[in-house]
Amino acid sequence: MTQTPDEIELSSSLGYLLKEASSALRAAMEEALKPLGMTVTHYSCLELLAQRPGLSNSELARGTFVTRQSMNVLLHALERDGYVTRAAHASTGRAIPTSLTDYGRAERARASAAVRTVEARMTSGLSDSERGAAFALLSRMTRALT
Amino acid sequence: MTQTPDEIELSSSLGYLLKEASSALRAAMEEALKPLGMTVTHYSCLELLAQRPGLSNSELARGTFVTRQSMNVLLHALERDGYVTRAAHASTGRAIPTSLTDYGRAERARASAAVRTVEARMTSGLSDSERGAAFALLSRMTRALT
DNA sequence: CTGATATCAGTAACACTGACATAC
DNA sequence: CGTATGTCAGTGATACTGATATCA
Repeated sequence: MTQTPDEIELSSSLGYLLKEASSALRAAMEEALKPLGMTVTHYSCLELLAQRPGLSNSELARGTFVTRQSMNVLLHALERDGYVTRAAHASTGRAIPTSLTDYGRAERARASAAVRTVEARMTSGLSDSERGAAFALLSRMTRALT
Repeated sequence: MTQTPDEIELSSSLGYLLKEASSALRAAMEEALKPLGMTVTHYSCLELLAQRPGLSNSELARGTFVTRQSMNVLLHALERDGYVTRAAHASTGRAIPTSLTDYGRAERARASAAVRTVEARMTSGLSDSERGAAFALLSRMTRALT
């Protein structure tokens, strides 16, 4: 053993915990979304469009942490399956605004509900004030990272 | 628009925030680990082995949220590349205990350092007590999910 | 027999990099 | 010209499901 207990203790303080939380959450979300035939990126895109209608392909890519090429593939699939509509032509530049269809909005609502069950499970042991604190801290931490 | 502002507000309360945090963190970690030629799952496995030496393939799979088949592939790659060693035969049952090599321990330390820079960036705007609160809350939330 | 494990094999979904055209 | 965007094409790494064998 060249590794001292202190070094291990230090490294496992937050770095691994963050990773574990991230993986656990992603796995739980994937499981919750699977019955709806949706992936996390899929859901992520719909949620982003619900909050900010009219986003372009590149903007959606940045918002979901994938390349614009990957988002392009997803977006065409979403359009083909009736989740979203895209303007025929860009009004200015090359950016084509995208919007949810009624079907897309309904599916987003179903997916949100599924994700909320994960959230409920995750925060089941927390008081209301703790929930609020978690929300605020998580929000600040995410903002600091992007 | 069939979507009322209230519904959007509600849905974006924590469900999407959690997903965003998860994605942002994962992306940041991947970027930090890339120069080391490591993926998040890769690192995850090394970290888990550092904390709990002797875990079997199936136990590692559960701890990193992948199937044991996927972990099997990764584990053989890690063994081939000198990160870990596995006992030639199982002492009991079929479970083969896995341990980090000196090289594996050194690489894990480098990876941990890289992840700590992400953590530092993420918590740069937080006070010490807030950091502690974030750690405690995150820990409880993760535990509730697994 | 049942359950857990390891592992081989095949597949499939996914996101990536590269390249090119277009628009400001 | 430089930058941002959309899109096509190819590739690669990843994890998955299915199946088989071993062992308590």
